[in-house]
Amino acid sequence: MENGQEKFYITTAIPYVNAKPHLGHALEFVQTDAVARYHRLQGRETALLSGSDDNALKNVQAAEAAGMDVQQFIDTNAALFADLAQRLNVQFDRFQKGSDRAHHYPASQKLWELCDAAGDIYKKSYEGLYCLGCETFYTSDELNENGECFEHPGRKLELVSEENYFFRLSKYQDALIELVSSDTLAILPKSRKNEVLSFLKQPLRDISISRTNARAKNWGVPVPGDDTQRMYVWFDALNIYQSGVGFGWDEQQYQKWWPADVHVIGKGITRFHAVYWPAFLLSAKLPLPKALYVHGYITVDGQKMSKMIGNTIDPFEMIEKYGTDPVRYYLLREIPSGEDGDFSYEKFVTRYNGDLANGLGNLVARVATLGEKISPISLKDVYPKEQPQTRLIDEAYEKRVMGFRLNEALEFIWGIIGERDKEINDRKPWAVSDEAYLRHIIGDECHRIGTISRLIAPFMPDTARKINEQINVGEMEIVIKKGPNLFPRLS
RNA sequence: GCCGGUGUAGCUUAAUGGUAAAGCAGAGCCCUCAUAAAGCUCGGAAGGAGGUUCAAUUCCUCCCAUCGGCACCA
Repeated sequence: MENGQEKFYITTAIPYVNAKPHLGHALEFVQTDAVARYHRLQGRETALLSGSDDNALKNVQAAEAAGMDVQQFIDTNAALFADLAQRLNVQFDRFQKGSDRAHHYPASQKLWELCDAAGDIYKKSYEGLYCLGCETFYTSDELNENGECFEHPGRKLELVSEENYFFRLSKYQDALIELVSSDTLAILPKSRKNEVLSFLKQPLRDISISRTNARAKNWGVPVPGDDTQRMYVWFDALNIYQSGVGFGWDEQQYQKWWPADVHVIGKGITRFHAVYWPAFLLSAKLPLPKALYVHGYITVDGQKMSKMIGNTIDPFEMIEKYGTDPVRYYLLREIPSGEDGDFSYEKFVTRYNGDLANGLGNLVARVATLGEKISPISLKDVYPKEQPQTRLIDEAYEKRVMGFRLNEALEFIWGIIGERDKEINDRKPWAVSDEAYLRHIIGDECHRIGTISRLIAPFMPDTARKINEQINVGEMEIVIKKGPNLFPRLS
């Protein structure tokens, strides 16, 4: 990845849009966007794809419960996800819907046909315990002690069998072990990779990849050549990563973007991405994604977010109240990338006041005030011109971003902010009478703030822009004009 | 039940087979360019029991606690 000619294709997971987006979606969007922006700023042509998993049975059930037409229901919810992204300043270059009949349907049917041509799809009878309330099959360990599902206690499950198409997952076991253990398909963090490998140690069973029309309620992508069955949602949902960049409908575009460089996903869907998805692609003889970044879940005050407890956090409200960049910052800094993290208003305010107001905001304010009086500063007055640390800083930063340790990247940047505050105290520019020396000191500090601004740009793009408006490090000179506080303290 | 991880200061985390580091919170000092901001100083920590070793927070065993994974919800 040393030249600027390469492309970078990254995706969020494809949420099923049976409800409004929550804070966890915001986390995933922001993490993905930060990585995408990093690569874009490195000069790579970058595409960030998201989408909506429209074909899940839960969508159909939720639409029925809401008394709405399914398409209308999912379109309404999908719009909320797109809106959340926009408010988070997350730039989706593509938003591929699973219900897109013009692009996604043919793409998924093509994938099916390729797997079929490889001899990996066959018909078999599936038998399982079916809950009429959930309209879902359950395995016995998913049930309570009475053998009933948790959603509908007191209701007996029925033993139902139906004919489905199956995919020969078992055939790809060895290939998958090799791909994952060699990092050909890299999985970060390492704990997730180990989990996948431990799953792959056990014999893989073939998986059902279709549903009868009745069970699918005539919703979803039709199975090619069999109008009695629809694709099981995972078979087509994963394929959104391909259908969004032309697979099955624009070969040139597809060739340009596929394979994906990174899929960013939540820990709950690791297996689908680390096992099923590469197996489908191997079967279809298509290139595989290069990496999976797996993030965790957000708790609220240490508890699982749940509607029952009533502790859900509405990301829209957070953004409305505190602004986009503070929310981005909290999610990226406080939640360890790749692990679970906690949200509380108390922690939010602590982070905001400590890091943003007293840290970054205050540093910019003090330098802007000191520098405004002597602006502009010619870069010739700032010596030494070369800053040997810059390279070390960039390397340390890159290592963290590339390793999907975004929280550590920010921690690292804040270490630099702390150093600058200390250095300014030591240099005492407010007491310096030698004009040339003062220009040097302030110019130097501005230059370093320019570096900080550059480093935070993927994480807080708007803040980076605002800093550059106050302290603009140009080719020839630095222009300083104090502006409003970046982050007014919260009481 | 099986497999794996984790347990370090009040809180969140770090490094390390040889004096345990940082941020936040607390106490004190100090500066005044800045958002009653910054800086400095201080106090305070290895779940329990064994073992290997000259030396264990680090490696091993067991116990306790806790978290995660274990295929048709997505």
